[in-house]
Amino acid sequence: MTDKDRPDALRHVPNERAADVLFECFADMINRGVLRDGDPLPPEREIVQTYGVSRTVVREAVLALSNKGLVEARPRFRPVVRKPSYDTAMATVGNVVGRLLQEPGGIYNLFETRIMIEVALARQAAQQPNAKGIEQMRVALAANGAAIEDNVVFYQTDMAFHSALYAMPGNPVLPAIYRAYVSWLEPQWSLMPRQSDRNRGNFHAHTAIFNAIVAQDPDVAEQAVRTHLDAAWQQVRSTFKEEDMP
Amino acid sequence: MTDKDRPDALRHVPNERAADVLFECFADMINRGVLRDGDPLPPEREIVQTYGVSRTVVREAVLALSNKGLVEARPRFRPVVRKPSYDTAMATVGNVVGRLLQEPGGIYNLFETRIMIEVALARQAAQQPNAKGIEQMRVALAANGAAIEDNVVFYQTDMAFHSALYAMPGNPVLPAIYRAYVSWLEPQWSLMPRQSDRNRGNFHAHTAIFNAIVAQDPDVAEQAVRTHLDAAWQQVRSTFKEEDMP
DNA sequence: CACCTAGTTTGGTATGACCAAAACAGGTTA
DNA sequence: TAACCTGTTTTGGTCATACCAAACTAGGTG
Repeated sequence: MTDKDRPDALRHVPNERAADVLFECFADMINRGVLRDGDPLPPEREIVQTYGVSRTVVREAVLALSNKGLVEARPRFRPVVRKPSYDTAMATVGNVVGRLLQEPGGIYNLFETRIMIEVALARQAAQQPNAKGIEQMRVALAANGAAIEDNVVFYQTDMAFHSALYAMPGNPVLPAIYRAYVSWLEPQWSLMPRQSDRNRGNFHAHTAIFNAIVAQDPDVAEQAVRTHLDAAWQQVRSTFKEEDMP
Repeated sequence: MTDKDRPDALRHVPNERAADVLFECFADMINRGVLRDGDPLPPEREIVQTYGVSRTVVREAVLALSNKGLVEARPRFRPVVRKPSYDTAMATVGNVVGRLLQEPGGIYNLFETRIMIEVALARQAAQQPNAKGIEQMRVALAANGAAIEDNVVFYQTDMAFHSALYAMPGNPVLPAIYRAYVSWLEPQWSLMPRQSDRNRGNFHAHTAIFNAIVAQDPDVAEQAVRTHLDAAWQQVRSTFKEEDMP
């Protein structure tokens, strides 16, 4: 296979790995919609023919696509295109973040940013009330209150309530951030014993947050969020006897 | 090469790719400090001998390490270990985020989260003043004021001032977030024409933020940040005639 | 129509080879 | 001694081929 036989995209690219060029090629196709979400990638041997590169290069390019979350590759299955979203962006860092959380204080560093963001969200929700968003919080809160006795359902509705807070501004980045928080902190949270009295306390905290937002009082909303999340942190901390509190 | 000859780590791992196992192996070594920051990875052919796998597998594992930012691999150089940090985490998402920013409204979605965070930081700085942090802001502000006539230096000191805000809480996640913002939004900002009158306005905005923090007035600090960043967004918007404002 | 089966496709791995650039080791020269 | 040149070795990047096991497919069978 000589250089002349190749498609333009892979010709004369000095000091750049062929696999990287091929990666960019497919990334662009995914980005421009030529390859749509859910489509399978062509078979490796077909890509070899099309682009005039070895299977080694194809595999490295596909692996890079997979590592960056642009395709989803299960062993022995054709890779499936996943249109990039803020969720996939968060997922790609999951590995690194997971290791950072193991360092002393790592978990609290992350949780502190969550407190900061949820405080900001609550203040903003109180200052710029949004009928649809408040309604979503209302139903989430009601479902949360109805599930106090059921630890599993309470956990789900708890997340749904917080999720409604992140959805308030209508910015797609924020819900993705929340889902990332949940997936990263979930290993700690899920091991924490759930009890209906704790559920009751958390529900009351949610109610206080919601009421402050409805009352359009950002200061009270901020304090309610801080109280709630600080308490949640204390629960986690007491469960694991971690010594990495600030 | 039979299964018996291999190290335990790579034996009997059903339905899991050998490359993934090898990746985890090296990721753990980096995480536990066996491979320290700056160390070069062993040569591929040596890894082949040590772990009893083919070079294909080794290359895929190294590529995965590279894609996740655990090692830095330049063409024809030995990969160098990079201890995972929140910065590398941000860098790995850079590719995906870059594509998301090209979508309509993408840039503002990201910038809105920056406004939200800097508002929260300013409020927190005003509420929980920190002598060392305030001193750092003071020197950053002074340097900023001295550079009004020099667009290049003003840009640098501008970033240093905001960076000081992110450094205030002492949480290593926050400065990494700021650096990520800068690197992602830099393509837009750097093309924007810099003028000394704009510099003067920005410096006054920085001064207002700083004074409000020193005065321990979170509401004024919040408003100062909003005014500053909204103005900055208007500058960007007018420069590029983007139609994706909220 | 459901179910089983044999052949085909396809991703995962192993092996060996070659190239170009980097790293290295000597020897040469100023 | 130190700087420079040079040939060898090392090492990552690429190619080609082969084999395996699981997934897929087509065809036949009940």
